[in-house]
Amino acid sequence: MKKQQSDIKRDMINLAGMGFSRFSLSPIAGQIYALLYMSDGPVTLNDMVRELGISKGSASMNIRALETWGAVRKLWVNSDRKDYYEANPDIMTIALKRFKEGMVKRLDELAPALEKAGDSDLKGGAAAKDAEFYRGRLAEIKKLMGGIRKAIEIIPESASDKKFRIISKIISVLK
Amino acid sequence: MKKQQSDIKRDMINLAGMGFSRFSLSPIAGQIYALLYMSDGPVTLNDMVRELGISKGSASMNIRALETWGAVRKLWVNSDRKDYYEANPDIMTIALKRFKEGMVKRLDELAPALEKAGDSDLKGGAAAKDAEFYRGRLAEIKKLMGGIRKAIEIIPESASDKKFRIISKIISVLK
DNA sequence: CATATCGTTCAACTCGTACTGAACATATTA
DNA sequence: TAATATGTTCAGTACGAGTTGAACGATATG
Repeated sequence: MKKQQSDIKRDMINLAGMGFSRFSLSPIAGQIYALLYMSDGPVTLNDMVRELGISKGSASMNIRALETWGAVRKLWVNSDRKDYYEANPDIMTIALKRFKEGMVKRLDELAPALEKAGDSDLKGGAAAKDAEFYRGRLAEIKKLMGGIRKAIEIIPESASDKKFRIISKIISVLK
Repeated sequence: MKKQQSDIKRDMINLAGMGFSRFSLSPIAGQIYALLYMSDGPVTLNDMVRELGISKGSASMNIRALETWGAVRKLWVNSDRKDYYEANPDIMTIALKRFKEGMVKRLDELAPALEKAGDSDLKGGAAAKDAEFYRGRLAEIKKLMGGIRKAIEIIPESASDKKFRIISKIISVLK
């Protein structure tokens, strides 16, 4: 009997929190985003604290993370001192951008270590047989990394990107 | 001066450990896989313990995880009681399969909660205006989930899959 | 049968990440 | 100027995931 319209909102907030944590992201960021996404108007930091039962510090840090991802926007309402936020409803673009950036960042972090492994090859202090095997494996890995990097670069950064539409079309055909 | 052939191997092991942890996977699993990948013959559990300086428990648990991923194979050497392992060198197939399975699993976990959110909509205890807004947002999310699910299904499960070659070709053209 | 070897299991511990709560700086209001 | 309101920062803490180490069962070996 207590169940009312706020059920959907609350369900979505729980879903987002769950979903975010499933993807190794802060569940609170997910809850905040869902709260804004399910609110038909600007939301303040204190609204988040009250409605989600989280600390002000957490709200502040997570909302700024969402802001840097382009998932939420800050609004100017009247000339209120409060910060008002609204959700960027284009989830697909947000997700694509974040996925792509995350992959590129991780690959870039690994690249130097891979180069270094390649360098130590030159000394060839090992038995010639082993050295050859190592070189082969190393070459395989480098080729693989190159391929992955190219594939990542193809990922469109937005759902309105021309690439996105082409790929969507291809997918619907392949299916 | 201490640096020798084993440098490449050790560098690769460190790289894999780093790489795995960057992708929220057990770094030890990465190290073990790299050890096998850089070994031109069967490797035992104790080899892993000795060469990587890890506990037997960890070696046992991680090698079985790698086995279930299809990243590693168990061998029968003579009729030795020891378990011998070798790496499946087809990293692309392993990664594709795991990525795809991981995505499907996570989506499946979220689906019931999404359905539940949809159900509570029926009550419509809220102001009609709000209810309409909620319904719209909910519909967007469901559409999004459907699209993502389809995209995931397109991912080939192996590098020798026909789909993989088609998509590779497409990528090289799009670039 | 005693001893050694091998792999598994699981409770305790470690470590990193994320959240909290209070102190703080800044800006508004009376 | 005092009192209130707002958002940030950061040290402390809680929590979860991964690792360890010891105990164990099972299987060989002497």
